[in-house]
Amino acid sequence: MSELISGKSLHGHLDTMVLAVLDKADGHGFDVWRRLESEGQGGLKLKEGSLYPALYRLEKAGLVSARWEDNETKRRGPRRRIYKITRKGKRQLEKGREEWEHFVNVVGRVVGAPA
Amino acid sequence: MSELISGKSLHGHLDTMVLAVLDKADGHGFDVWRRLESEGQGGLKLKEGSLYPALYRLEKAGLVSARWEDNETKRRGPRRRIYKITRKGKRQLEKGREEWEHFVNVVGRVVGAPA
DNA sequence: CCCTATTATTTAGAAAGACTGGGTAGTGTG
DNA sequence: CACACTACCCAGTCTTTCTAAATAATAGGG
Repeated sequence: MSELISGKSLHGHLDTMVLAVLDKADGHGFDVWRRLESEGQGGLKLKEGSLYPALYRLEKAGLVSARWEDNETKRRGPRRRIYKITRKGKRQLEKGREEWEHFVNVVGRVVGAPA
Repeated sequence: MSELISGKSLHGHLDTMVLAVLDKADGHGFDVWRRLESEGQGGLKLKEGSLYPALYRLEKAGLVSARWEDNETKRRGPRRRIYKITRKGKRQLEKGREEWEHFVNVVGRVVGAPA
């Protein structure tokens, strides 16, 4: 009966999650969104309105690069923007993973076990 | 070399941490602050300007109750406001702990291990 | 050939939570 | 009496996410 993860509790960890997803393979925004949802095994509830700004943020910070895909293949929809993690992004991802571990340890220690 | 936990990454988990601390023993704001810092074993960096609003939030939500301490004992400083977790707060703490577990599982799965 | 469903991107505005950087107050100690 | 120490309080700001759309492009059905 756990609530879906969204909003406040996600704060600041989304960027690392996006980098982790893009580290496995390049992808466009919608793709990243679907992969986040599937890797989160349904426990993650993310809005496009949160994801795209996150991608812009990462691009602006030089952690991912982006290019427009040539729409040669026959498919529906507008041109897609393909994101790729940069070397700087990979370093940040490592740092983000360390921060995540640290965060889990410290907060977990305070929150503690149920009685 | 982990960064101290503060700001964005804390978002939404502070309330549960405060409830967890108050579940062990009642305490005034400054006390809660010191106990958070000590239980976080130096890994936590929290400002009073963040803690007190959190306490008001919890009080307003009926998760903690507060009373002014009679300043009988000889000590320095102004009157202290003693916070105590309520029954509703205890239920919320349990829920918060479940949410924390869930959060760690889901985000951890996405963030994954360093290669 | 239009209409709709699907895929994908974009954005404006609001809300929430924590931060910065102070200030106020009371009392023991030198 | 000045000062350090303890404790509390607050205004304004920043960042991140959410809400709630609009827009774009095309395949496929009728």
